[in-house]
Amino acid sequence: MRPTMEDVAARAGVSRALVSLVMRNSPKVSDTRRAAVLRAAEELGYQPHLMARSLASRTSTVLGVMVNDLRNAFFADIVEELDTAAQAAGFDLILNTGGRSPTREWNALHNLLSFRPAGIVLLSPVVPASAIQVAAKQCPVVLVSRTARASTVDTVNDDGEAGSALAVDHLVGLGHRRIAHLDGGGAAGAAQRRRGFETAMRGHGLEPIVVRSEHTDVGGENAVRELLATYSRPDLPTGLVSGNDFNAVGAISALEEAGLRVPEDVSVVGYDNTSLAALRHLSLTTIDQSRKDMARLAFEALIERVRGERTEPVRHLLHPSLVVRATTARA
Amino acid sequence: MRPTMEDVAARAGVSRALVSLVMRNSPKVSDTRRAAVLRAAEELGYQPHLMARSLASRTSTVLGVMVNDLRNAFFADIVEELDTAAQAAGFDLILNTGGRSPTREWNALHNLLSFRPAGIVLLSPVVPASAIQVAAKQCPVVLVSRTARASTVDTVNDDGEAGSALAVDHLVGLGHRRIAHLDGGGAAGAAQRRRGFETAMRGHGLEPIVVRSEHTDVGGENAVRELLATYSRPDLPTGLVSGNDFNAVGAISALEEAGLRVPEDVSVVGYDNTSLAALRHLSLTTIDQSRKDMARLAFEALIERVRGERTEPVRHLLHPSLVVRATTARA
DNA sequence: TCTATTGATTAGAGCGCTCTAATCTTGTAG
DNA sequence: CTACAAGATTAGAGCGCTCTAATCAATAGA
Repeated sequence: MRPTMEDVAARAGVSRALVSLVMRNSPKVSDTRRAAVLRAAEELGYQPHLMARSLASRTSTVLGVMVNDLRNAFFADIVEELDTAAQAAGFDLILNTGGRSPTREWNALHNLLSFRPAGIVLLSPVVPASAIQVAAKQCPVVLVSRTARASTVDTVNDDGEAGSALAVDHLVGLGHRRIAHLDGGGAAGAAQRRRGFETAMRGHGLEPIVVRSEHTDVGGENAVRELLATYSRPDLPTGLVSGNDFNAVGAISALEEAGLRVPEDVSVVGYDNTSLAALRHLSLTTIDQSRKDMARLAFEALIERVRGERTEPVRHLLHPSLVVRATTARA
Repeated sequence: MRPTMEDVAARAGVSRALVSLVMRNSPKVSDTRRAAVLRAAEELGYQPHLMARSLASRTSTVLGVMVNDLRNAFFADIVEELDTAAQAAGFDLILNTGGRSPTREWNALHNLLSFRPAGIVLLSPVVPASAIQVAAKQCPVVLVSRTARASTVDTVNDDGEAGSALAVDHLVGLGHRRIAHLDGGGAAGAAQRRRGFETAMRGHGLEPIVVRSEHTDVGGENAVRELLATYSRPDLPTGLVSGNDFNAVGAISALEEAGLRVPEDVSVVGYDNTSLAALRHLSLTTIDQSRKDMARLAFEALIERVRGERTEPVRHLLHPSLVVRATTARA
């Protein structure tokens, strides 16, 4: 059996309560006793039982994180960042994945809640708003990459409209006039990116071209094929704003397959600045929504609620930035 | 305050113990009472407190997972798989990252242990063997992508030697004779991959060429530059076996930059079959070490120990497979 | 010398649950 | 009817810790 506080107390010749104080490094313990307790603990290999502590103190150092899809590097980055912040603040992360399915996600969320965490971060959840409400009744909840009206939850989102505008401005600045958007369909945030694209184009007095696509490389390929079939060469858009990086990579493939060079013939802009985009082989110009900032803001918002420092909701809308690499050039 | 078992018991007009039985769906409860309890629980929105349960039952449904680097899609895949398996078996995952630093990882491990998990999975840990020993003393431990001598821990590894041999055989079968290996340096498993390469080459009566590199795309680029500087064109290796996919992508970049076409002039094989390799744009021929199987075996091994069904160590060595795509062709 | 006063220590209840052993119901056989 | 087994229910202790309130020791002030 693992040693308990009782064992340490006995060995150090003090009471259990004193050991408890030492373990929480309370200042009201004499140096002599503290040393004795620490030595006894060391000798026994004692380690406090987090769950017992949590139960007794009626506080939790556990933060639940629900990840829509861990395989998506975007979320992996956020989780890493969240973990660093949590570690530093003395919290522990419990992770769960919803596997993109509302049912599975709801289960996962339920599971998370049964730990009575101090708070929960939901990364791009797909459960209905009502489920989020239920969770919010139990502990502070922060939503990342998903909006909410409820005043009990905070949100951290990327300004997708601004991001698309950034891409359009960049291309227009390079002299492009015929620019198409490869839309993300029903994916999270896709609607805003499309809207931003359209608005920005009209702002430049240009006609927005939108091709329905998906946030995958195959989606990008298909969308480009569709473009190639629709437009004759001279009318073909010279600039492409993809819904995300994967889509952009697929688009580039299809373009090259058709004998068009990137960026000489067609410029392509991605979205998300995944590690993929940074790969020298691709060197994709893309829009960066600072995951680091998103994670940090989400964590801060959560901790504020956990500490009870704030009750009004907070709505972070991060301004994305343009990362120029090698897939865009003058028209 | 969240409702407790006591509240449910009161509302249903039964004892706390009966509620406990219902919650653990014990068969020894009459249908009438069960229904009454469930209804009361429903009405109160009661949810069992996992930590209290764990404390009282002296059992844990928590499995700790220590991830070397979440950003690495390889681990993300394994975690997803592990999560699915755990969910199905009624366990919950607690996650922690070591951020590739032994110190941070040791902290993370410590943290994991303070939850008194039922078991722990370490994904490619970098802490010293002694640290793993310490952990193994507290609960069952399974190592993935790391070997161990200790009889208290199980291991699941990819047979790196066999994987490299697969790559070599493939290239030799395509008529290549001058083949170089871009070595992963000190990365996990790199030594075995190198060894496998050398053995396989000698087995074919060929002289192994090994270039020291890294498991990154920049590493691959540099290694190819080194090759280009060392060999005159006609003597240049026509086949490359990279330490991993990232490295292969970098190598391809450098080759194309130097005016060499892949696979017409040089064939390249990666390792790991990451989602990157599957990208149509790259279509990298690579070695697949089934993450699904690795995760499954790791989980099974862990659960067996948790259930006390086995005490002798188990050493899984998975046989990788070759995935032929578009970066390899006849010499 | 005696009482405050401060600081260090501890007893003991209790967090929400499980588990064993005891108690209470039934149904059935004698 | 009584006795008893089998099934259903519950009392109560305890998991490892925290926390409040009480106790104890030591110093200072009068």
